[in-house]
Amino acid sequence: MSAEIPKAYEPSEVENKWFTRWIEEKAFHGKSSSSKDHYSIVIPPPNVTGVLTLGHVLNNTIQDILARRARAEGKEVMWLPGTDHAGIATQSKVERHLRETEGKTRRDLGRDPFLERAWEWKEKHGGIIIKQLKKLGCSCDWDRERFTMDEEYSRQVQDCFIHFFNSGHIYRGKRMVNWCPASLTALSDEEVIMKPRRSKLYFMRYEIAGEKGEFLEIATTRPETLMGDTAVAVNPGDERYRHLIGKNAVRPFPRAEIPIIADEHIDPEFGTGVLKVTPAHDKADFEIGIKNDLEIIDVLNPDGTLNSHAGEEFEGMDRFKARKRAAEKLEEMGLLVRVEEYENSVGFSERADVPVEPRISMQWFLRYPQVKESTAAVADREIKFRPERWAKTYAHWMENIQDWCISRQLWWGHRIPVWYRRDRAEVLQNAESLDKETAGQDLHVSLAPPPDPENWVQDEDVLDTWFSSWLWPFATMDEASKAKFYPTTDLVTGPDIIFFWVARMIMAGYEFTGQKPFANVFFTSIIRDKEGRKMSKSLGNSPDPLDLIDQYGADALRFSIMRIAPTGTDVRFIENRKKAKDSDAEQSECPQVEEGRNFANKLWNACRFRQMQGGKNGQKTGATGDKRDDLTIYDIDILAKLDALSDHLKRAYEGYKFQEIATKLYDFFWSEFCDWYLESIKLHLREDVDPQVRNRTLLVFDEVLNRYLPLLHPFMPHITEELWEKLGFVREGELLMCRLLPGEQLLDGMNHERIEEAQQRTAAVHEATGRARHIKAQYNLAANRNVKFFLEPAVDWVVEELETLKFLCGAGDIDVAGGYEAPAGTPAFLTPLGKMYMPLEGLVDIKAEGARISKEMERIQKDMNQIVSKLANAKFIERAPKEVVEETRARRESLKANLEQLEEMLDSLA
RNA sequence: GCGCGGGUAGCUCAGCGGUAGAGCAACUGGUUUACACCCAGUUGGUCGGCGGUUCGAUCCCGUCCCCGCGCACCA
Repeated sequence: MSAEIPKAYEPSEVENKWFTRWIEEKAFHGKSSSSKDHYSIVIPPPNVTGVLTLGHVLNNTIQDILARRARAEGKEVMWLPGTDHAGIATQSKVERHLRETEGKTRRDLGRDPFLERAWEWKEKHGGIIIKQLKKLGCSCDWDRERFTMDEEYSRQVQDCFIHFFNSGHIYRGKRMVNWCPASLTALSDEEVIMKPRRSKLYFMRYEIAGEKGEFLEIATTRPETLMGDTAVAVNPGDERYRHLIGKNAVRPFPRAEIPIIADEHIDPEFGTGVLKVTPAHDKADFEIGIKNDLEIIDVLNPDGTLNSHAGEEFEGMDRFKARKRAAEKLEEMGLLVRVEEYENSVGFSERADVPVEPRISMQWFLRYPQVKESTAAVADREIKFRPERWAKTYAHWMENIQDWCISRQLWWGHRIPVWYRRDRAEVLQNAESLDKETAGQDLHVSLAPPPDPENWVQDEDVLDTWFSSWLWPFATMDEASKAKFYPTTDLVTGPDIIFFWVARMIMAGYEFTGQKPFANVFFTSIIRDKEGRKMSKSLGNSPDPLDLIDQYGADALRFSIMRIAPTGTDVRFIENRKKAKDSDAEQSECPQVEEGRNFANKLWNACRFRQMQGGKNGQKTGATGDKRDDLTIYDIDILAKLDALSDHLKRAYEGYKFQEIATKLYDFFWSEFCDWYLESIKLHLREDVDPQVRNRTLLVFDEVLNRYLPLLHPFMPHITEELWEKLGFVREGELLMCRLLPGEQLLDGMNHERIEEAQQRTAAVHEATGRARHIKAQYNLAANRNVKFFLEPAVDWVVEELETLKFLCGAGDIDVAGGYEAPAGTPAFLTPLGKMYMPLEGLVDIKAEGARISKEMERIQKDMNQIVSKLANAKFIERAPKEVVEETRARRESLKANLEQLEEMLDSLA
């Protein structure tokens, strides 16, 4: 037992040490052969290119807490980690790298050499986030780490495509899709973020063909697409324009006559009530085009520049430049009427953050499977969403579900396992619609290439990354694992990917396994900055969690995040940046994380205090056994509170109330145990105390730590493991993290009245202590430990607790002999133990004491007034529950007694 | 426009029918046989506004205002 334990807890070494130990002991491994009940989670796979954010910290801490708690409850736990290949993000990174280092594009290299580079890049830079998760202490089964482009996983992704092609769910067709001009690929609807933009509404006029000087006024936000106009449309019921329907309007450039048509879709109230119809560049226009058999003129290149259909002047011009130029040109032609400021929503590419283009293109689509079953599963709570309200969001999406565009014009990803017969390829690839039915023998859809590859061409596209991650809960597991751990127990994720991922996993689960993929989905909060903005790389408002771990420790960060993260709403993370003293480097201060660090330090020091007491501790915890009769009221009180804590945590875990658990753990240890219990036993730990008393006290001390550390472990795994060992609780080769929570409570079997009495007495002593400390502070004697008090006991048991009370109050003496004649003006106060005086030799200030008592009376009188009026209300007496009325009466009596005594005290001053 | 959250102490958050809470910040005091990453004490709240239900409302209901999010529309 050495006293040289450092005063301040130093987390970094401890954390590294224990993580290594856990790995060595294979403590994170989930055995498929186990006979225990299973508990399993699959990690929401972060991007292989990703780095840890506070969102990941929150999400993964929750998963780790669940996993560690489940182990302590005796479950066979398997938490499966991994990453996804993040098609667009990764490919862009590799392309940029290629451009910057070699000045080449991926096309310069060609498909296979480029993919080699991408794999090299992945091997070198991928998986940073995995190392970071380990720093956090995540108890994933690291041997099972998966990647969505692992060979076996890829096979299943392609199998999935083939399966749905054969079942008729997958088809290829020419459709209006969301096109990202930066990434040069189609996107799904979910990958488009609508953002409000301040733009302009251009009012322009098209001349009526054959009626010189007659114009039709049209409002548009996108003049740059007018070269693709193939009609002008009005509402058939719109009197203003009815006479024009059937005539032609003149598109100014390239000059052409286009029909004026009628369509219900046009809102006469909006703009001028006239719509220019550009079927190639707007979804609604496209539909009008189909209905009216309009020509489709695509004026844009894939990269967002204009093409030759736009005319020589515009060819090659960027779409935004072209917008300005088109407006200028209209103006020059005298066709621009006016321009208004206008706010509308513009779709942005989620990944590249540029406006997407609605574009007609040939893509693969999936008609979602198992929609009915999946909708019902959540509605019937077969799969439980927490907080439950997300079920509504899910239901809404499921009810309005649209076919999923699953092909991406990328190279990095799962290549679509479709080959076109070479001599028919062009026809097939340009077919309006292509599926199992229509393809016949002209398509080869299979895992293996056709036996005569020279006669076939493979589809160039890859599949959407989400088309691979929706298989994650089962495609990551081998048969034995699936048998043991599937369906998984919990899924922990952000509500922002409820459609991207959660909904799709449910559908895939039912389709491929016939079962739900998970029983519970816990949606975390979203972490924002001080101003309430989402954390983002471009804003630079996200502190690096690794810095925070260095500065405060992983346990501190975990605990702090759990303390501030409410269920189901957003949370603000405070970071104050300061210039460091000696350098220009910025240091950040995170008061919320300081709380966690302080708590770790408090824990550390309480255990350090225990060690400094010496004596044997360790396995033996028997304070509540044969030594029960000797327990003090404080012992019983703290053990009862610890029992209550265990109970409370159990319930809170069932409700996934992590913030509440953290708060309870904190309050118990800091307030109840350190502030009160440890203070009240210090006098029993003195060298001169009866060794039996001292020993018994230490046993209770140990008992509390022995019970508490495992409860705290899921939140602060490293420090608890360290202290568990330091305190000698550990059996040879055993880890705290593998220990089961005891089934019995500490005070099981103890007489109930005895427990209650102890708790009441303890509370009374605490209250008296508080009042005595308050008086001392009022008279600036807080630090003085020689103050003498007189007590007129109101209860007979006071004598037994006098020593403790003295210690807690910081009193030199508490005289209960009686017969004390307080000089006028002696500060006096009421406690549950009786009236107390604090004589002030020669320092009596009658006025001050009078004021103090008056203030106290005022406060009590206010309460009293409320209670009196309540009790005067006949309806209250009649209708309120009996206990409440009783309680109120009792309260009135006690307040009344207090007031009377205070009155007396005030009188005696006069 | 529809839907979902949230508005409680200066800040971050608890509480959600029966005497308004914590941490941080502020203020006063402190070389207490663990801890200054600490201890003791104090200040600070018409619980967003207005109605209603109730013996009683921060809590339930209605309505309005503000903030955030999702979906739809946007020529």
